[in-house]
Amino acid sequence: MELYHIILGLLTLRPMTGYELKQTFDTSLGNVAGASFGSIYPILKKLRDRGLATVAQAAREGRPVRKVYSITAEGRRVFKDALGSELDVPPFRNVLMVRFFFFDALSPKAQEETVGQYLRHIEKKRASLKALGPLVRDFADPYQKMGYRFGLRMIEHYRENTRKLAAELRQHHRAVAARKGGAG
Amino acid sequence: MELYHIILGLLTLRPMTGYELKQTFDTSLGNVAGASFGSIYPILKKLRDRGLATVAQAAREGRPVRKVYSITAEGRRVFKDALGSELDVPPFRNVLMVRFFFFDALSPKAQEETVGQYLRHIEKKRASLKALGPLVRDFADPYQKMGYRFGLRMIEHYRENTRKLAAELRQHHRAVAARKGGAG
DNA sequence: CCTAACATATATCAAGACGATATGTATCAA
DNA sequence: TTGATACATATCGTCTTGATATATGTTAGG
Repeated sequence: MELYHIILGLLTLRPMTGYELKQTFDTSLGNVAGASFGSIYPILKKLRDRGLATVAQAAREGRPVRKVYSITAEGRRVFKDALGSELDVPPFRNVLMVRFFFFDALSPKAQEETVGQYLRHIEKKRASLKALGPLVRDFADPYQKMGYRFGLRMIEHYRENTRKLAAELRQHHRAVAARKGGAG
Repeated sequence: MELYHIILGLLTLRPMTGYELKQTFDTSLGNVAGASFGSIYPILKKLRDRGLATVAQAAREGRPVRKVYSITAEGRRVFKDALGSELDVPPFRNVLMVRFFFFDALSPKAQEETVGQYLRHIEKKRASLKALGPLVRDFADPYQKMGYRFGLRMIEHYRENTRKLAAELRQHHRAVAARKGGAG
């Protein structure tokens, strides 16, 4: 499932302009998938060329033409195929772990600051996800709710594990300092 | 910290060819960061042009020239700066959650198959990470060990949470089937 | 009343990354 | 001997991001 499939998926919900698609990516789908204008507009062009979407243009004096894209029957078929297709799971990567790989070359203080930064990011993410709760409760279907709870559980574990990591790091620094103090 | 910084970081460990860098990304760093030849070779060229690395070329009859890259003093400086720089944490995204967003359009059977696929990926990832254990024990520095344990804890939680998700999904399907059975 | 910020709306460009492909030798196992 | 794997460099097409350009409508604050 590629980005253009996700865009097709959104168009199954209702006809949309490129701008509205971007908004959808930034809000309801924001915690799950993303796309920039630089991706969206070329994809919409491609979808139209391939007959997976049609466009209704509304000319408005002075302003850019508003182009509302609708999915075609062929587009729906392509989307359904993609939805049932094999998952390609991207490699599990993490910016904090990259830093830890090289942490030996960084001062303890800077190390702890880095982990602190990461933790703050997680907390922010957690807060924004939690804030979505009422919206999910009121408008999401059962599957979206399950997905949401899954995301929430994961972020809680990220938080917990990052805290544990920070504690381990501080503990290590204390131990090193003590050894140094005792020896020197 | 961008990809070229990570490559600089690897060159602080020892001089390497593009091929060896790729191997490093595929093995020790594999669970943390990745790079393709299409990225590595152009980056090495850029590093050389900017004076962050030097190259020693060994001509060998018949075979391509072997180019061993070494980091310069300036390169080390650039890397250290990057290592202490602010983290930019990429958005938390997940292919399975994308599917769940649209799951209403997919058959229960296919839904469960998708989650099963994801779980198998996680299990595989978990196994490969665990297999790295002895290597980490023998060769990793304390920070790399902490990072490793962090990754391991995360993958365990992914596994646990995905199982929980699968159970919820099955439960939902049973409930829907029962309602249908009772009404029809 | 003005003005600054924000929302609406389309589109392109440079830079970076991936995956595939090209090219070719050496080595090792079936 | 033949096929697979390791070694080794390099480019190409495609995709994505983030920045930028271009303009108008709306709304809140001074």
